[in-house]
Amino acid sequence: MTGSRGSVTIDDVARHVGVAKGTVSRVLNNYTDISPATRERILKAVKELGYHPSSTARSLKRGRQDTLGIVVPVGRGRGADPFLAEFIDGIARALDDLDQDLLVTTAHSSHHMLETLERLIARRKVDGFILTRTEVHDPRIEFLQTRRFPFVAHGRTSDPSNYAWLDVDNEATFVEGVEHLVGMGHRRIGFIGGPRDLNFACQRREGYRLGLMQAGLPADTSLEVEENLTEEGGVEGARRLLGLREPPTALLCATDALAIGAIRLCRDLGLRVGEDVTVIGYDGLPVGAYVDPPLTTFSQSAQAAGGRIARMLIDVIEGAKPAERQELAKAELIRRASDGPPEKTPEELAKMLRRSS
Amino acid sequence: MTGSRGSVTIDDVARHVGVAKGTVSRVLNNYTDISPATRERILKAVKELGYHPSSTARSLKRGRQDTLGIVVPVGRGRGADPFLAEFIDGIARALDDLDQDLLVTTAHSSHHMLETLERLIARRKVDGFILTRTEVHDPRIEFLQTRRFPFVAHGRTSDPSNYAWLDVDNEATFVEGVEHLVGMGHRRIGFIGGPRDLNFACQRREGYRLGLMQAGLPADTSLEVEENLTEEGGVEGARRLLGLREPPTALLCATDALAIGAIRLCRDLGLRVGEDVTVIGYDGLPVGAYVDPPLTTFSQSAQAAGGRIARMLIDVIEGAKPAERQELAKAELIRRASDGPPEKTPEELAKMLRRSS
DNA sequence: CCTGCGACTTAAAACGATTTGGAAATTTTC
DNA sequence: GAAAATTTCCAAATCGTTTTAAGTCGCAGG
Repeated sequence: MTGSRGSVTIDDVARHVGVAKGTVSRVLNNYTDISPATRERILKAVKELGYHPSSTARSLKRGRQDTLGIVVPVGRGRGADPFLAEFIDGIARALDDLDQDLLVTTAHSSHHMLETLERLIARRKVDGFILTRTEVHDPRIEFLQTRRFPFVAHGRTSDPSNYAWLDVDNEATFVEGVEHLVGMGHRRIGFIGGPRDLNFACQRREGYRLGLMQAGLPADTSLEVEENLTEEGGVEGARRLLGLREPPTALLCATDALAIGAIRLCRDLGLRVGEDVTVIGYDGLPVGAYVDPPLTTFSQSAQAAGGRIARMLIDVIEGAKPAERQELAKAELIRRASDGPPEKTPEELAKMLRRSS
Repeated sequence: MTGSRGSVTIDDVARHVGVAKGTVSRVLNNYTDISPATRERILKAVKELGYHPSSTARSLKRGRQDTLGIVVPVGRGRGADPFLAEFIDGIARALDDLDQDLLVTTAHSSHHMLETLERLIARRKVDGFILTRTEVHDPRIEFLQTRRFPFVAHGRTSDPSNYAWLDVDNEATFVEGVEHLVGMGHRRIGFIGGPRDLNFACQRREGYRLGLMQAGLPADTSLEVEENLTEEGGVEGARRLLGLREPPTALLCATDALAIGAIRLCRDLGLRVGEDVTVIGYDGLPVGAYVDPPLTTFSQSAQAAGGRIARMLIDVIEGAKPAERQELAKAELIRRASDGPPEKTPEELAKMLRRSS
């Protein structure tokens, strides 16, 4: 009744029904050339015997593993990345519907990373890879491209034309950021951005400008500052913007680090963040939840991204052109407590600041 | 030179050298009955052609996948558990040395969990499972035991006699926690625990009680509260304990999440954590280092646990008796800044709290 | 000169599925 | 009512390994 290893095989089913095993296979794979009668008989036997095809045997014959791979970079002793944890969760959930599985491995160096990719390809354990933390020049992408092995990257490199990727739409997100602020009543909105040679920094600034335009607000380049993407940069940027004769009531920051610095400066100046002045960041860093007040920020739902990217990869594995699988996802606003309607006009704010200094 | 699917097969190697493929296989599997001469020739060809055995074909024949499975429970929309992330990291690192891989799946309900285990077993995708978040009565354990499928649990059930597990010595650790607090001078120590159906929560409570007893302090059940293992739970638990007529000067928490919530509440109430009141957690979450003040906690190095449990599972898969693979690991105190000698008596603390509210 | 014994190798049989090329049986077509 | 077309199923080949049973070959022993 069962195979030599204890589990039910397709031969057991075939013998039980009295047909060739090929016929059983055809029924299970929904071929149309089987009569309804035998089809029923076979299906019944399958259920009775509790037969499940061995994915190993199936893979061997079909050349597909129904398994995706992800190699997560792990830093020196540093704790695991919570973004990745959610990302993997998203992938796993999506794969559950698609009857695929996820192989997770870690790599502690760039060299080890390539080695691991190589091993998994050579051993034929996975059909494709999901790449995380894409770098501007990413050796993994080059490697997989020359191997012609399917993959989808999360994030773009400097030349994103020729492979599949999923990234956040910086511009659209910052347009939305401005909309959100305008919707709460802000009319004078400052922007603390980053160095121009960073691609995403430019995109975020463009989004800010476009948002202002769409809201019918005047463009005022004195409301834009560029700083290093650190807390100190945030402090400096906020200092400059709040020092204006007519200071902004809201500070839209290109990253959470900047926003956290900005919050620190505001508090040092005696302003109540979220009331006197609004600060919004971008990244969804966990630490943002612990600053005072907790930071309102944009975050790219790691879970949704994981699910989406899994589907994209399966498309690519099944033959879709990688260059045609490139998607921009919108980040969503996580409202915590650092934003609110403006309680003061810019003039009142300026007066208040003058008094405190 | 290559097989029909583009990759080098054992046949290619055999033909290239001019031997039977069985011989190649024997060389690669370190059989001793091959002459050094041919052995060398084959090894050379393997390297030249870049041959790697197909794990699929190998699995089919040998009946082993060289793949371990872990099904992580994911709560309703809740973010991913950072402990698990590190745990998985630890597993992956260990497996890298052992030439095995890890299949990660998620399950959003108890039913889905069993279904997923069943699927992975039936499809023969993994050789064994690592179980996390073991419950007092855990259906997974019963399920896998009747299936006679190898697994190792992280954490024990109420009857831990008959299967393999790795656990922290919760009780001993919390005894030590109380000792530490008493040593600093605390006499009134509160405990924020978790739901009773979680085994570890019970053990930690027992440790707390035992610690009090050994220190000669009175047992006072009004100093024990049970909350959900979330930050909100910590806030609520701390609120209840500090609201007592004679509040505790130290809060021993069953998890870091609880402790972080407790710290937040203390700060909101205007207390200086580590001076006015002491808070100690348990888990060693990395995020604990970033809260204000940095959290003193017990840590069971999730990474080490993952590595250890992976090795144990492989032992079991290879035939070790599960009941002989049971290990207790002790967690160690990581002192940061949320603990200190009591600066106030419970009475002073109560007065201070009354004034602030 | 045969026999037997190590020391090596090989050919062939698994492992458990899918797929291919037919072959019966049945139905349609003229 | 014979030829052609359809439907339905089967046997065998195949995927890339490992393992088993069976040879070779040279050499020592009788």
